[in-house]
Amino acid sequence: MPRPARKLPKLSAVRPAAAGARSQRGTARRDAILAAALEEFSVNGFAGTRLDDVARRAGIAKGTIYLYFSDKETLFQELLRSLFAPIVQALERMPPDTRPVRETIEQLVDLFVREVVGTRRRDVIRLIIAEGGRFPKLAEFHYREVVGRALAALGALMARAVERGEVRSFAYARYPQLLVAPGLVAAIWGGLFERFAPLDAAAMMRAHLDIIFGEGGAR
Amino acid sequence: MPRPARKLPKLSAVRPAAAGARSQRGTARRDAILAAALEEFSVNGFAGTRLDDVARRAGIAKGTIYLYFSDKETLFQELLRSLFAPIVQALERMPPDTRPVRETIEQLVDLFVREVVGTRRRDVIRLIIAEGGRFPKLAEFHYREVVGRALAALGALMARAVERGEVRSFAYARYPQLLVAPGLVAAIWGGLFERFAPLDAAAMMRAHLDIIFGEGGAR
Amino acid sequence: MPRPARKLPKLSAVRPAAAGARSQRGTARRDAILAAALEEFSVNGFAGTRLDDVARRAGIAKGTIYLYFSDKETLFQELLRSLFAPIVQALERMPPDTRPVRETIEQLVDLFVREVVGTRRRDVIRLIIAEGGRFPKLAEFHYREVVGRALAALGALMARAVERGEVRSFAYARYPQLLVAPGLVAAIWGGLFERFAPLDAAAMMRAHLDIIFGEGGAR
Amino acid sequence: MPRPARKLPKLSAVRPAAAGARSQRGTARRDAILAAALEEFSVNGFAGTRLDDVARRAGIAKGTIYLYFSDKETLFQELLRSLFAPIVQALERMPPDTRPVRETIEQLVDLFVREVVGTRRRDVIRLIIAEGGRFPKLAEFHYREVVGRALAALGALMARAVERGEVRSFAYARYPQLLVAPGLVAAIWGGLFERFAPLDAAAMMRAHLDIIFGEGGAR
DNA sequence: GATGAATGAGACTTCATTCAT
DNA sequence: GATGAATGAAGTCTCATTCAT
Repeated sequence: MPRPARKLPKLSAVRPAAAGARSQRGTARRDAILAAALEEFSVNGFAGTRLDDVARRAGIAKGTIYLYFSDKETLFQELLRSLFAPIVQALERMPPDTRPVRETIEQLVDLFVREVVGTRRRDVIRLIIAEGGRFPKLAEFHYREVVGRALAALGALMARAVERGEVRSFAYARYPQLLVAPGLVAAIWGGLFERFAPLDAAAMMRAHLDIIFGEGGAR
Repeated sequence: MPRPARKLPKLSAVRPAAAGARSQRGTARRDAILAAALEEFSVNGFAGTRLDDVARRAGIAKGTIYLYFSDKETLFQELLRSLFAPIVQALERMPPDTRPVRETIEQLVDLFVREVVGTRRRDVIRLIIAEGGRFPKLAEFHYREVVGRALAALGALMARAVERGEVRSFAYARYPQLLVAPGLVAAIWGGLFERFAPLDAAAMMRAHLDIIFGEGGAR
Repeated sequence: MPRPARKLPKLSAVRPAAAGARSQRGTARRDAILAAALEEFSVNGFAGTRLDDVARRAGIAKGTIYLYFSDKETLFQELLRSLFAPIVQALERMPPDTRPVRETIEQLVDLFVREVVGTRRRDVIRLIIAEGGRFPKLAEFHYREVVGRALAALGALMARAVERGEVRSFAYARYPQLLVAPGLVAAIWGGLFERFAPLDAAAMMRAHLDIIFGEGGAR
Repeated sequence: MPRPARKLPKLSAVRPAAAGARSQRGTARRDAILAAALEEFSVNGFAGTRLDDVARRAGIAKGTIYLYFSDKETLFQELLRSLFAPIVQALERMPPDTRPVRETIEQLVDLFVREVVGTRRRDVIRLIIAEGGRFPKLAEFHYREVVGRALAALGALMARAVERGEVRSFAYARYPQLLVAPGLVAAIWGGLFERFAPLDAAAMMRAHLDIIFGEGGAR
């Protein structure tokens, strides 16, 4: 029977509290631009996106973008930074806990499905994959700040799961990529094939967990 | 004990051997252009690639590209088609066999690691993911010709594995995505993070297989 | 003895005076581009004209043209439209009158010589002739809006002239082309042969009228 | 009652007897290229014509054109020269005769309608008009060799018609353009407006002659 | 701060011309 | 002589960026 899960913050709530000096209106503008940029970049990629379209979608004039971002590339980088900041913070805040590992993993999976796979945020993953070759800095930053840390944390978690007898195979501790791979597939699937072959990401992830921890889990 | 594995064709060998009409030299040129295009597109994406660079890399003049491909988009599509054709053919030729499922899967994994993850071909996967949003036709074609078929075949294979008692969980039969997810991660990892965090794809895939079929497999 | 002729508008004056929305400066730019385009197109034809040259002549940058016209062909069509609009309007406004037909015709001839043969506008006639084959739409539009109407009106006018006894031959009523043919020659001559064989268009047209109506006309 | 007209040569028969050295086959090739060039240039103009299309229409390879003409412009000039040569020769051969002027003029008109207005040759007139601005040399050559001479000859002819009492007005002698203007209109009309407004060129020219010489002419 | 007209570098594409076969 | 693959200059059009208002 599911115990009441500890609340995990909604990612969208974790917003870097307006850096002080910037005006209320200025921040709103900046956010509108970033939101529009996400829509455009995630559909058209970096090179394929026109700042004209970003501006139109944000409801402002083209020149205004340059009041907030020095150029297209900066806008792109800032967009990714703004989207990952909450994730990085959430990872850092994750307290060492003594609950069953499955419970923790299930919460993370749940968070991922709700806040990434089910939203426009999943497109960022495609963006990273798409533009990583063109912006090696971007790939490196992303690895050091997000992927590397997350995998390390998950590896440690799975090692504990083995210790605790929750999981038999040590493979997940050694290759935490095996743990997150289905999540990646779910995120990519959403943007690419959803139209002609819907995929129930939540169900697939549950099946994945059942394989890892054995049937009949925490829920 | 590993039986001698039946030979699987090297993908790169499955090339439509100058389909008759085209001259020897013409085919070579065409292939040189496609090779250069793969390099450029996979790093810079569709919009970010300059045909000038493709031409330079292929060692020809800009205009020559247009003798073989009517425009940039056609070149892009033909590139993907040429890279997938062998895979589709290999899938279609896969004979129904009665060997242990693990053996078949291991051969497929081996093929994938050698011929996709270990070569520039892996970048095509990134290309599909990156450009699928902009070329819905591309995504659909790719799904119908490759992904859909492959997943269906794998699903059937895993269902048989359950029947035969080789695998306990039915999850892989229902969500064959779980089976290929690590392969996808390996392919993406190669292009993005290999430089600062090498990943032994073959070892990871072996670990994956061990999880599926239990320790101590065919090798 | 010549009666005081009713005033006919100068064609160049019949300009749709900034149709409301467009800014003062914007209209000026647009007109400058059209003027430059006339110069270039009439010398080099459609295919032979470089937008670069149009821009240079208009004193603007290449890209600016595209703020006012979506492409080269549109610029070309708009140019012709802008030059014919006043003529079509003048034709439509021509009031039914009861004056001697010769007087009316003389005014029209005068208008034509002054406002077409004597200006850059004559080149448009050469343009239509030159490019009509490549732009069938253009030829058709021109026929329906200008040539067809004008010839019909002139035919009716000459029929009245026969009724009134001003003209003996009915040929001009049946083939109004015979009436305008010298005007066409004058317009073409201007652009082609003027340099080495000047032609006094006005005098030739007077001689033409004398043939039609007999010597000693209204002037 | 019409007297038996003296035979006038068909223009197409007046071909500069193969300049000696050139092979039979070579001349045929050259002529095929010129014929194809006429079709293409007259529809698309000089700049708008692709030598590729000329070659295809002539049934030869692109490079072959360069065996017969040093470049595109030379081909164009040679084309016009080849088309006008017979006309110039016909004009030069025109013997001073003592027949009624009307008879001579009627034969010329007939020749013009049959051999120019009714054939692809009429497009050459449009070509001259179209490209005269871009090739001032062309316009000058055309004036000196064809137009100037023809008009001079016609002027003299009409002067004699006045002397002989065949024509009252001296206008045609002074402005022979008035004589040929309807012919020009007929030629242009054919290429431009024929589709939506057919014009009986022969009938119009007869009406024109009736105006000049009075009703009831030689035929 | 905000605008959007203007710029011009740079991309895709065409096509006259060359030249090895 | 004939071919047609190859070239690369040049043209059309786009779009990131600037700047006067």
